[in-house]
Amino acid sequence: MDRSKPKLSRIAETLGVSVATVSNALSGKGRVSPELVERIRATAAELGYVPSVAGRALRTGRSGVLGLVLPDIANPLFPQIAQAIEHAAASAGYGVLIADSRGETAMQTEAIGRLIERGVDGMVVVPRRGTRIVEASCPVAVIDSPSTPGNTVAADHWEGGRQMGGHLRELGHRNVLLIGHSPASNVQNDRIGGLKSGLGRGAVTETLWIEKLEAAGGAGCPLGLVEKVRSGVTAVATLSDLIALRALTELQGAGIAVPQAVSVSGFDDLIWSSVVTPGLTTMRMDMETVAEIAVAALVDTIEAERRGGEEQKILGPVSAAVPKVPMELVIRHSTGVAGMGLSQARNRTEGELAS
Amino acid sequence: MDRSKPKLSRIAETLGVSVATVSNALSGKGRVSPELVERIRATAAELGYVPSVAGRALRTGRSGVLGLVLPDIANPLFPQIAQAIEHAAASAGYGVLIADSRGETAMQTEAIGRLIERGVDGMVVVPRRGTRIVEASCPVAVIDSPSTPGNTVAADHWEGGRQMGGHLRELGHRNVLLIGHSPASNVQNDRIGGLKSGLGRGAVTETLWIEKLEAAGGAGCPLGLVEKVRSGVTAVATLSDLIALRALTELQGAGIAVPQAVSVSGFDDLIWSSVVTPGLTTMRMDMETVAEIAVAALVDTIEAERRGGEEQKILGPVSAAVPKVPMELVIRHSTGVAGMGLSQARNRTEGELAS
DNA sequence: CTGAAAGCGCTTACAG
DNA sequence: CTGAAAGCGCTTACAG
Repeated sequence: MDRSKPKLSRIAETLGVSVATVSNALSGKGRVSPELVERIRATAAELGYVPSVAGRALRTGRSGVLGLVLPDIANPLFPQIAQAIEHAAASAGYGVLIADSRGETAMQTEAIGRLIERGVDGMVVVPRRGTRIVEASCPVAVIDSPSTPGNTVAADHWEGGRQMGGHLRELGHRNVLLIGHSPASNVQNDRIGGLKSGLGRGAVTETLWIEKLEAAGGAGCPLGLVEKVRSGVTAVATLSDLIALRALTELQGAGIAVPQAVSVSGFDDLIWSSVVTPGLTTMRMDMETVAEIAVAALVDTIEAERRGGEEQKILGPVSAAVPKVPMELVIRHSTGVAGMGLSQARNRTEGELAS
Repeated sequence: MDRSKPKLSRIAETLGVSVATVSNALSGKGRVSPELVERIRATAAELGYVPSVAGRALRTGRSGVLGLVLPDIANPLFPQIAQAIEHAAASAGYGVLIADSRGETAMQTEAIGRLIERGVDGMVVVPRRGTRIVEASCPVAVIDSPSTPGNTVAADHWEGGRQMGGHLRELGHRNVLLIGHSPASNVQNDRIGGLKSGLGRGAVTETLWIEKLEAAGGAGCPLGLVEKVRSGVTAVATLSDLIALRALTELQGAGIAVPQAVSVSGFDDLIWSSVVTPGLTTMRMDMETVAEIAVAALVDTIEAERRGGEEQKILGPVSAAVPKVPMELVIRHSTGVAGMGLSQARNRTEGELAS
């Protein structure tokens, strides 16, 4: 009994038909009689036939694999991105090859090169400031702030900021401290812009950039939040849950009650946001949708290339008309301004937190 | 001018030699004269030759790709694992295809199937309780607690627990609360066993399982740590940084000073452990080494299969003699028992925290 | 040291 | 509706 991996020709021999017919039957392409299709399907299943991707790839020129290029897998947002892309790609029948540049811009080019060598049909790139993607000889979808020109798909970070700002304004916050990591980030600038807009004219804001604080105070230095709160800040709106966590524990560690004395909010709904006390109010981006759009655009371009030959080669896969994917406000604690005698001040904490 | 992707035959034509010679020269296999090798190398580079993985895969039967099977990408430990595996695989000349089963055990089989269809040469599996990996028709390396029998590579979780327990004992802690997620986890049981051993006979311990607490109190329910501390617990040793974070904020939120009144420790050195106040003392596993061992074992088996033919087919890649990879204690705050009048009680907090 | 030839497993016009 | 044949790009014995 032949125990080797069954191939197309074995099915053909078993049934006494040609490999062409088997191929056509299995792919549903050629006109094969329904009965034959059925018999071929049955024996293929019986033999445990698994098509050879190598054979198919060599013949068709497509690998059926998409590359996912990440500036740094250690980035806490990565799991969401990877999961969403993997899911969208698998649904579209593609595999996902990962390439990590471990935080170094220079390695990104190299990582992209590795993917090209592996014959990916297209790739999703999560860029870092300074990334150049000219070198890609395949369709590319970029996930980033829409401020970036080109073939980009992104959540609407500005609108997310505006919603968060509006939420804080409604709760009565008029003196808000904004904390971001780096002013060089388009995403963070969008969020800041939205936050200020949402808070409105009546609010006083100050912006802290961790990058700058740490340049002076060293990595992990205190953010000096206690004094800010003492001097009147009632809400700390951070641009990422990681910063929110840092702020939360710095405040709590100094004996300042959150959310009773000051409110802390973040962005991204990272895993720990729901397990800390109090749960962090945050802004979740719809990564599923972002991933679906990116993968669909890639697949469309790949298909078009296949049909259209060399014609529309390295055009970006995402048209300029791509809608910005909305974000969703996740309220885990929401506290009105304390001690200001405002009648509309509210103070409630969500009881049920997801684990 | 021909702009299409150059292949082996184009180099051969350009130089007026045979494709066999070009192939041999580029791979360094056959005996080709040094000068010819040099010329071939040069024109290959000049033409921007990139070998076709499909052609090679079809011919050799190897895809040059390893699969990484994860129970849930959302798991906070995933970035470390993925980064380490990607790095080890890339160094060995392999690509990494990811497969996520999104937390559902049933999907793991399906995910493994997708990888097989894609022709991976081997795979690294991070199992979930209940995972069966019999279905794999390629070499498999499993990353898990060494308690699991089979072809496993893992950090020495028990020893890590013992070190952490010893650390706490030296600081004078004699009444320690242990918190894990689920008693069904081998890894967690190893860590618990090590912790108890490290704390020694003189210590009183109680173990809390979050899974059980939440079955009664609902997801995200308070852990009741305040009472534990009031009744004499001086250290909370958790089995993961995620739990440590939950404990830390629950205590701080209730006005209990950490680490002055109670010490909190974790496991895994997840990203936020260094940014919270106080920084979490934790146990880091050497994922780089775990990944290197797993990938090396896989590659060895793949190579052996190639040479030895069908002989030692689906043997596990990891011999029984694999050393357990050590863990490393990361001390970010370490506080002796407060208010117990012990002369050896220490109280210091690390100043420098990595961001 | 170099080359001619076969073949990995598939798909795709094309002919019947 | 079905089949014979070519060819995707590479590597590997084998012959010279």
